[in-house]
Amino acid sequence: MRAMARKPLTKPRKHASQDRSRATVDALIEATARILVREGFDKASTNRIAEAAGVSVGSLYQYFPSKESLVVAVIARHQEELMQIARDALAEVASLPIPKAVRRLVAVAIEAHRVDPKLHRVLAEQLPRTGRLENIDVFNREFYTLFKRYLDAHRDELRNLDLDMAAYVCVTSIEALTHNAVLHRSEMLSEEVAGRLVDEATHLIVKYLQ
Amino acid sequence: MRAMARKPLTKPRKHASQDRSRATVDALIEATARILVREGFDKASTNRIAEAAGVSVGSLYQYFPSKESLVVAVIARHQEELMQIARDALAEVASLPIPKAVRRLVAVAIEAHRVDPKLHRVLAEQLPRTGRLENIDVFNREFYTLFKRYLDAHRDELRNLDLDMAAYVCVTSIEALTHNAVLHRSEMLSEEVAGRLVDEATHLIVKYLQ
Amino acid sequence: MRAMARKPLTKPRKHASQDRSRATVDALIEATARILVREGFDKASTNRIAEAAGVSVGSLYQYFPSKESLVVAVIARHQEELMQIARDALAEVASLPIPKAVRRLVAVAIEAHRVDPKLHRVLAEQLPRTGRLENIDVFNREFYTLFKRYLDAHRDELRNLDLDMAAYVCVTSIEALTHNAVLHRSEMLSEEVAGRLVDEATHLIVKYLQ
Amino acid sequence: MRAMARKPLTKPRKHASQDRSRATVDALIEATARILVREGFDKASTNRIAEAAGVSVGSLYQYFPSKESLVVAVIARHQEELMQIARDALAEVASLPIPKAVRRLVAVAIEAHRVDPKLHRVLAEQLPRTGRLENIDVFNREFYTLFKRYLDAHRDELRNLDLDMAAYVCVTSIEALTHNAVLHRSEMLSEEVAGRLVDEATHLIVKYLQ
DNA sequence: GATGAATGAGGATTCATTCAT
DNA sequence: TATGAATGAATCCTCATTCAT
Repeated sequence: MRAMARKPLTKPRKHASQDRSRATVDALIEATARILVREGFDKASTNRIAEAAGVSVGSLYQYFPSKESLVVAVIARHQEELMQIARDALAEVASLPIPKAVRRLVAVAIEAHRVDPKLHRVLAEQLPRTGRLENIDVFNREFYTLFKRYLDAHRDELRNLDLDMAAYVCVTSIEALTHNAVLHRSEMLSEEVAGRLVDEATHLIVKYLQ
Repeated sequence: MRAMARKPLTKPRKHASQDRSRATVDALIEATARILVREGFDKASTNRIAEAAGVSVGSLYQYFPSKESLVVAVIARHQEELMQIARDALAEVASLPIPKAVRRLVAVAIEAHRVDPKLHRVLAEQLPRTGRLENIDVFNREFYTLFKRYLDAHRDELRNLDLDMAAYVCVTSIEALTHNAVLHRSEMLSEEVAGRLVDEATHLIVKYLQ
Repeated sequence: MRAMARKPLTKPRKHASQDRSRATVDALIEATARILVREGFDKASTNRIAEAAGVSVGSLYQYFPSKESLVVAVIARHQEELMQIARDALAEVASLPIPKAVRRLVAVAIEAHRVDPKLHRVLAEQLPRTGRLENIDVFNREFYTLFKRYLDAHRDELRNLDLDMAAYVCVTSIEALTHNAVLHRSEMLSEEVAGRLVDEATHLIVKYLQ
Repeated sequence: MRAMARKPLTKPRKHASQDRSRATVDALIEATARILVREGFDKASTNRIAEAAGVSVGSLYQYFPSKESLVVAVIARHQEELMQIARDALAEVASLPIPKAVRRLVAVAIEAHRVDPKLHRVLAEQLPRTGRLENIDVFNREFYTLFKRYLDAHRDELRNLDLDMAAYVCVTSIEALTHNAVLHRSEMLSEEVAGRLVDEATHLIVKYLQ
């Protein structure tokens, strides 16, 4: 009982401290993302990031052992957002037939790229430098796994094919078509062209699978 | 006659000088590529590059106004190689029917990525940082234009579609499938899997176009 | 009371930090002046200055954004010293009649040039290069303004003349005569010759004004 | 006879060669002056100067052993021009009474500063850096000697004074008043103000001497 | 824990000068 | 003698990281 009585006393404190830590960490990740987007990788010095986050460089190094680890955290946060979208989308289309499902997935992929396209671009560009290429793969591979699961569940709608290969082809193509459209072909983002892009990408994948 | 006899006397000199310049420039580009591949962008300091090229930093700056310009030269050289492969391939398949042509193009794309995959990878990663994203587009767009021309010439084999969009979809997909396979999925490069990748990619594109 | 008792706890820290900063800044300015004097402008590299100041280059750039700004700080410090002498002198002679006042000002001008003649010389030589020519003018112009004010107050002792022009003529002449004597004619600094120089300069100015 | 017969044959050649040398030297000095004026000391690299002179760096070093020697040559040429003006002026006023003579000398000093004020300014600023401060003194001292000679010749018009000291006072003051007016007080160069400056400077010197 | 002053290796670039052709 | 490619020491400055307070 005593112990339990104490908890309310200490927990808040720890919470406060934990919350503060959490807040600092968040502020740092947020500041990093902001600077990366607004000023580019080369301007993103640790001192600048700390300043933008409203903490000292010392504190930055309290929470992140290196600059790289900070960038990795930004990447992780961004990818987690994307993965959540992907998971939701896959869950949503789980029982839809392939044409409908693919169309929805393509649309979602474009939407996802639009969440924070500038950050996405910077990360796509700077990510290699962190030696975390694998990271991006972690992302791709999870999506790829989920998509393969979907295909497996809809095997009867498919022609006879190797699911691994098929998932690779589909995921890679969809990613490339939407990524390039958003990042390098902004003209493709007009309502109308984007619609046609969805049509065509869907067509590409559906014809391929069936 | 005399005057002509003299020429050999002077010409070699100029040649010698020009050759020396040319050799220095080549050595620098070559050294840059080598270091980029072997040690990564961050280790590629101008002094290191000059040393690796067997010339002085001063000479480096005689021929290249900045470090970036050197990297750009490496990119340009690499892309010119790729473009040559692409041009040749398109010329070669010009009169082939779509299935054969696409299969050949996919195979060539893989080959092209294999010319110097490590360099390709580093450049793909660093290119954004040089502010020469347009460059890669220059490349992609030339290929895209050539491919559209091919499609136009084979319009009767196609379903009714917008050539611009079709070229975008095909070029982007082929590039992504081969690029990722070569750079991120080395397991796909076994003779057998590579063959299946060609099959699948070809299937993807052909079904899409027809 | 408690809160007040705490202050001593925090204040020293801040003070310590502020003092350290201040000490670093002073050491840098001092080191710059010293090197400028002993080794000349061209030897005054930022690394050398930092070393001489007993701090790292990094610290130098923490407090001065560029080499030039350091030199400017040295100039400013020196000029402030001179201006203080000038202000004091003018205040001191404010109520003296022109002959006594001018004699005193000339003597003070020589004294001022003797405060740190080597530094004065290097700065006079290098100042133009810093793009701070205006600075020296700021100095001259403040003195010129103060002197004009003196003349104005003693208008009744003067012949009829344009105060602006008169101040220009007097200030420029006194400055040149003392500056050149101290910097280029060290032989003029023997007790006796210096005395005659004061006589003559005073004569020049007094006859001119009356 | 033979030998003499040959001379006409060789001499022209030598002449040609000497003329060419002379022309190259002149072109280099001229180019240096031009770059110094237009782009400043820091932009005046030897390569740049050689290029501007239309010769190779190698040739530059054929005629000038160092960059400094080139700058010194520019200074020498400029000072010789000024000295010529000074000599002419002194000769011209030799028999004039002091007031007329001084007035003329002041006017000539202003004119002299206007010959190439920008060059004069750059040289005045950069000269110290060449370690040729003595040079400027060579100039001043020649003028000072000539002026002293004038004073000596007009001793009967003077009050009793030390000619060395008097020459120092006069030459220094005139130089400073005209130099500053031309270089730092361009507003003083309006026809009218310049006239008053001449009046005042003359007044200053004449009252001092008599 | 937080702070921010201090560190110093390292990097891009310049330029006076040399020397092979 | 002219050329201009080559040299490389030297310079200014940045930034990830540490540590005394």
